Amino acid sequence: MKTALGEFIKLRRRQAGLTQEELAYKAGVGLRFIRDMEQGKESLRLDKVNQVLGLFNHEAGPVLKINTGHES
Amino acid sequence: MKTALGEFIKLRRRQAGLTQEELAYKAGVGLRFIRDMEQGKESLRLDKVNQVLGLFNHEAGPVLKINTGHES
DNA sequence: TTTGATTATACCAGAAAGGGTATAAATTTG
DNA sequence: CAAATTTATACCCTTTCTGGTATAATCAAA
Repeated sequence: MKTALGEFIKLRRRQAGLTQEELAYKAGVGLRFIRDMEQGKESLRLDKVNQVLGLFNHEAGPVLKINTGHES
Repeated sequence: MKTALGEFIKLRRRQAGLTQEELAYKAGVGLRFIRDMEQGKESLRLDKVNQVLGLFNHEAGPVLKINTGHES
């Protein structure tokens, strides 16, 4: 699966020139967590997600859903 | 603690005239989860959070952190 | 205040996430 | 292509979240 949060982190991490391992260390989470997150795992824990987002001055918040429009 | 997600849900739920129990049922999560979320629990599971936000056409996404400015 | 409804807190059991490690696959570099 | 780095997948163990139930506290209405 592909999630907004996962894509966001993958992009920002690369822009920062970090490996998953380095990001994990900086964020204080396990390497496996970064992997799961970037790959779009849905059932992550919110506090861990926020630990990672915090490195980029972001946090998880409510955003309007895009019209996932099964375009005709 | 107070979180953006918790406050958002509490507000929207009340605007919709729903009890925590009704919201829990509609979202397909336990009542305890709604309580925890509205009270700002940090370590919720993201998929459950999204189940709830989905009822209001929202989802958890990366948002810029407000300058939590320890105002001088 | 009294009653009824809603919300908060505590305990238990089951399920699953997170971390670590090992290995495989993929990507990059020379 | 070969070597090295980075990323992906699988297994085990510990931790803890979630849901359910019960009870207390809070709030609203009469």
